[in-house]
Amino acid sequence: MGDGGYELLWGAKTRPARGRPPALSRERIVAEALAIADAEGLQQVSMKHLAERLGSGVMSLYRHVPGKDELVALMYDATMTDPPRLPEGEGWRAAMTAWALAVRDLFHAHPWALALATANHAMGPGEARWLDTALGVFEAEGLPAEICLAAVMAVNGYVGGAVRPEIQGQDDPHWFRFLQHESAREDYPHVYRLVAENSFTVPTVDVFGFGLERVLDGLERYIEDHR
Amino acid sequence: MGDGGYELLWGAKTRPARGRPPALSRERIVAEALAIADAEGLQQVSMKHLAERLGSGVMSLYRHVPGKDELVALMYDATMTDPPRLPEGEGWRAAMTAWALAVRDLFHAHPWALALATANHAMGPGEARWLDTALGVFEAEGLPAEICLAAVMAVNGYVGGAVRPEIQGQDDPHWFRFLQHESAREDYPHVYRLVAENSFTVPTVDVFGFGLERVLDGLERYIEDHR
DNA sequence: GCTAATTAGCGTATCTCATACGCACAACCG
DNA sequence: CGGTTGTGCGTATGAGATACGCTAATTAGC
Repeated sequence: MGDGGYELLWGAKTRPARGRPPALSRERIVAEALAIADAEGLQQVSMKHLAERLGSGVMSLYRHVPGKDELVALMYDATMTDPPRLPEGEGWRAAMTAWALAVRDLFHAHPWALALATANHAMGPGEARWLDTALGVFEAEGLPAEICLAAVMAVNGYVGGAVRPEIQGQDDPHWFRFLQHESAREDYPHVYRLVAENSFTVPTVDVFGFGLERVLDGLERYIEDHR
Repeated sequence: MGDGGYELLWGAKTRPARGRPPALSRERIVAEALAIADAEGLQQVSMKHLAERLGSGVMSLYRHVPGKDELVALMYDATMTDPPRLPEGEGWRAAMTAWALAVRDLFHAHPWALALATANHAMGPGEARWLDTALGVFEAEGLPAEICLAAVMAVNGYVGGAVRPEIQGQDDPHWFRFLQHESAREDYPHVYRLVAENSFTVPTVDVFGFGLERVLDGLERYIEDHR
């Protein structure tokens, strides 16, 4: 490749009128792979398993997808087919809150996608549309383009990072188990206090929402100062 | 396992006084694996390659590490051996800025670690120490423990998300290539404008720093309101 | 020292995967 | 109805992780 998957994600799909008509399609393959990943985890997505589900031979898949890595890239972008609908006329803050929650929902629906979000890949049509939607919110406030990008990055960055513990918490009750060590009290005094107050196991604060509000507060201050 | 790698990361390392003395050690293995990942990427870390570098047989590694997945977990935690030194007496904001930049430096030094940061794993001693350091900063401000966690999450989340494009930009010049498409102007009007103003290719704004300041602004407002 | 116990090093075999190659088949064109 | 073109897919290959079990190097106790 060398183009970071660009051709794959954006290449035109002209249907040849000649030759044997395809029984498979890239869409069907990606959709089925997505279903496997959602249900059994990304690790269970193998070409063999995928082919079985599709009722086809393993090598048939390669007629529609260059390889596994590229398939994964397509899967990732496929999670973002339709962009989120944002409330209009209620201001940028309401819009960005909705956007952030939509991104969060996305990662909850496809936990495997979170690790890919921070991995190297070219941007596909889906991700581009989501980005465009968010950029539009800040652009409507009259901010310079570069600031818009930075603002979206701030929100998007926060969401990605904050969603991790949420997803993790479900199937990993060992996060804070190390505090049972004798040395924990001295080595990690602050984490220790946190758990001692039981605030982690029984959260009374919407951690995600709290952080999001702070990020938006920070952006609000900037926007007001520069209006 | 089933313990999310807990035993692996936190288990005591008692040296038996009997038996053949080990030529390898978990530390040496992890350190070498880290060196490979930094130099050639995580994908190049194979048990074979690693054994060759260490001048040992492949299966010898398994005497010190349960398996590949666990090795990667150890590698990740090993990137965070020494916690960052934060300025003292200059306030929480200076401290957290230093912390955030230290996290950022970490990911720049070990780009492969970014994808792992958002993956599922138990927290190791290194990560715990970094977390503790950051928690301490907010705790010193007299905030309740739960708010401290949310605040750290906000900063950490932002950093993780914002670092990605920085790392990616280095070896992927195709990020915004899709804008050459004819339909780009209509489909992605805001991204289009962003690039049209050339603000992406030649950034005049410190995108990372801008977002960080906004996040800290938001936290500042909260801290002041609740003092 | 000698022997048994203990633990590390590691060769071999196996299993899982991704994937290159090439043949056979189906549809369309003339 | 043969040629063209693109698809379906069986087989072979090679990389990678790792279970098993033998061998080697120590030390504890006699």
